[in-house]
Amino acid sequence: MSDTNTLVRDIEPSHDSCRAVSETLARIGDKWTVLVVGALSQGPLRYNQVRRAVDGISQRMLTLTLKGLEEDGLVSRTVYPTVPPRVDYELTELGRTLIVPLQVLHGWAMAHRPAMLAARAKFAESRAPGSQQPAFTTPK
Amino acid sequence: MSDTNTLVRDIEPSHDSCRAVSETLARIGDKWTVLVVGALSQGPLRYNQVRRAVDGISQRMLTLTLKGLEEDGLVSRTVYPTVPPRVDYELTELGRTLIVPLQVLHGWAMAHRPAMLAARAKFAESRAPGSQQPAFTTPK
DNA sequence: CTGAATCCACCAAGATACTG
DNA sequence: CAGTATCTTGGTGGATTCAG
Repeated sequence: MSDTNTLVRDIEPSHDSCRAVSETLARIGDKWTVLVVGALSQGPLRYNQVRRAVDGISQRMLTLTLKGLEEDGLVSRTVYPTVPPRVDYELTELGRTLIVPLQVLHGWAMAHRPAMLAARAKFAESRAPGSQQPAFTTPK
Repeated sequence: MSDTNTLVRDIEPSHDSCRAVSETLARIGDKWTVLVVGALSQGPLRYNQVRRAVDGISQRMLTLTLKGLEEDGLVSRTVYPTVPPRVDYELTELGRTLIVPLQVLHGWAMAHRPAMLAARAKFAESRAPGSQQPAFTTPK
C-alpha cells in the first residue's frame, strides 16, 4: 500500500551474530547431520557403516547429508579403487571442531530436556483439562 | 532392564546421546526460534517489539514460534488486560539456560564459518569450473 | 495491538528401483 | 558396495485476510 515506500532500511547490526547462529543451525540443524557427525566422531567409517550407525536413515538422505558435509569441508571422502568399491568418510579437522558445541548442546539437552517435557505436559494439561470442556465432547 | 549395564560409557553415544541432541535440535533448530530467543535474551519484549527485532518474520511464524517456546517452558507469556491489549514475552529461567549453548554455537559459527564458506566455494569450483570438466551434467 | 484462520508454494524426506 | 533417479507426500513457512 505504501506507494512511496518509506525506505525503512531495517538494519539489524546488533543481531548479526544471531544470524550467524541461525545460518549455522540451518546447515547442521537438519534431521540427520548431527547423527552422522556423531557416528563419524568415533572415527572414519565406510558408507554402509555410517548407514548402520545412523539407524533409520535412507540411502538418499545419507548420501545427501554426507555430500553436504563434504561440501562444507566438515567431512572428507576417500575412495579406494578396489573391488568391491570402498569409500571412507571421516571428520576433517574442521569437522572435529563441531564436536565441542555438539557436546555442549548434548549437555544442555540431558540437563533440561526433562524440564521441557514436563513443561509441555503441563501446558497440554492446562489446555485440555478433561474436566471442563463442554461443547466439544457432545456426550449425546 | 538389566541393572548391570552400568558399564555403558560415553564411547557409544550414537544411540542415546545423539538422539537427544537431534531431538533438541529439532525443537530449537528451526528457522526462527534462535532468533526469537536471541531477541528476548536482552529482556522482555512485546509482540511487535519481537517482530521488529526479528526482521523478516511473519506474524504467523512469530506466533507459532512464541507458542512453541511457551509450550516448552522456555518463554513466559504475560497478558495485560488493557486497551489496546499488551502481551509481554520473556525468557523463563529454563529459557535463559539456553543462552549458554547458543553462545557456544555462536562462537563456533564466528570462528569456523569462514572456513566453511571457503570450503564450499572450493567445492563448487572443483565441480563446476566450466572449463575443466565438460559434459559432466549428464546430457540426457 | 495481538493474534487466529485460510490458502498455497516449496522442499525435505521416505520408498523404491536401477546402475557401475 | 556405493551410490543415483524418480515419484510421492507431509511439513514448513509465506502472504493475506479476519477477529477480539
